Amino acid sequence: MTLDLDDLDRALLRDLARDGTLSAGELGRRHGVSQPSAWRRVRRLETAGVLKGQRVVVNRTALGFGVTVFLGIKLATKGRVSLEDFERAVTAIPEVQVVQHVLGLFDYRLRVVARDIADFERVLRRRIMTLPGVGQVEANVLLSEETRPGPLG
Amino acid sequence: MTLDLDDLDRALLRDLARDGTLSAGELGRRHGVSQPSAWRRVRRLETAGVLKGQRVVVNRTALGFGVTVFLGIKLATKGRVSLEDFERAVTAIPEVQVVQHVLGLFDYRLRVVARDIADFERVLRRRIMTLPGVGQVEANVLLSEETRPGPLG
DNA sequence: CTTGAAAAGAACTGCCT
DNA sequence: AGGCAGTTCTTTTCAAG
Repeated sequence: MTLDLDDLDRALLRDLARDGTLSAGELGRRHGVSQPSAWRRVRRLETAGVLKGQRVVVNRTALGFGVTVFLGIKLATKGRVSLEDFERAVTAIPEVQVVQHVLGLFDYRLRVVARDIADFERVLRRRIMTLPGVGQVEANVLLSEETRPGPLG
Repeated sequence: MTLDLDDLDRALLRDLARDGTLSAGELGRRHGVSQPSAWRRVRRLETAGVLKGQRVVVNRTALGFGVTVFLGIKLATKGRVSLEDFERAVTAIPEVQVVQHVLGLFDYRLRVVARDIADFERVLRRRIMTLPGVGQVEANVLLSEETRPGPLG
């Protein structure tokens, strides 16, 4: 269960987290190992389940969705059934990008994108507030965001 | 500024958002267009700034980081200087994966990963609570997470 | 828009140290 | 574990219809 990574594995992960298109040859060149060596390490990370595929980064602003809002939602009624009802309903809203089931002051956290504030109000009133079992709602509007590699072992 | 995408562009974006390794040939096969056609569309999306690179998905649990916590942080003193001080200090914490500057009840939202709850307590006490200007802190522990394609135009 | 082909590069395999 | 040499596959680009 415990896969131990050395410094080179962590360096490869860090590079791939920044740019997933990097080839094994380029990775090897950067860190002074051969292409097959870098390739074998990447494949080992894949088979070990550390690397779970790749995603393209979509610039939502370029698509006209300039507003991102984080919502904390507390359910009014928290039975097992209502959790599933809520999740089914919330995943059907196109503007909801991320659904996080959390523990704490709120039960769910949502990442919602909209064209502008007026559009967000529409989503909030007609989609979010009408969700089954929804109670208290808290909102934070995104101003800027920075993603970092995070700890790698 | 307004780039109009047709249904095919949106379909390609949706596929690539799920798996960034899909080749132009495979994309074309799925949607009934030729490989060069699909390839040109993808490149057009790239040059238009809609596609901003690729990132590998790193399974933190496989690396021994089983705990993810979302923190809402309200600053005690909100001058221009303290925002920059806070951001510089918070981006230096390895366990902080995402830093979001937000508007609302909180000033910042952080995504923090840790090995376990004990490890998270260490990060919270020794790293987060000692950040310059930090005031009220709210925490939500992640139970599960689902990412959806989101609206594409 | 298509097909076909060619050039470049990346992925993968054995074998060797 | 890592490197070298080689094969196979895909991507990428171009020519031409």
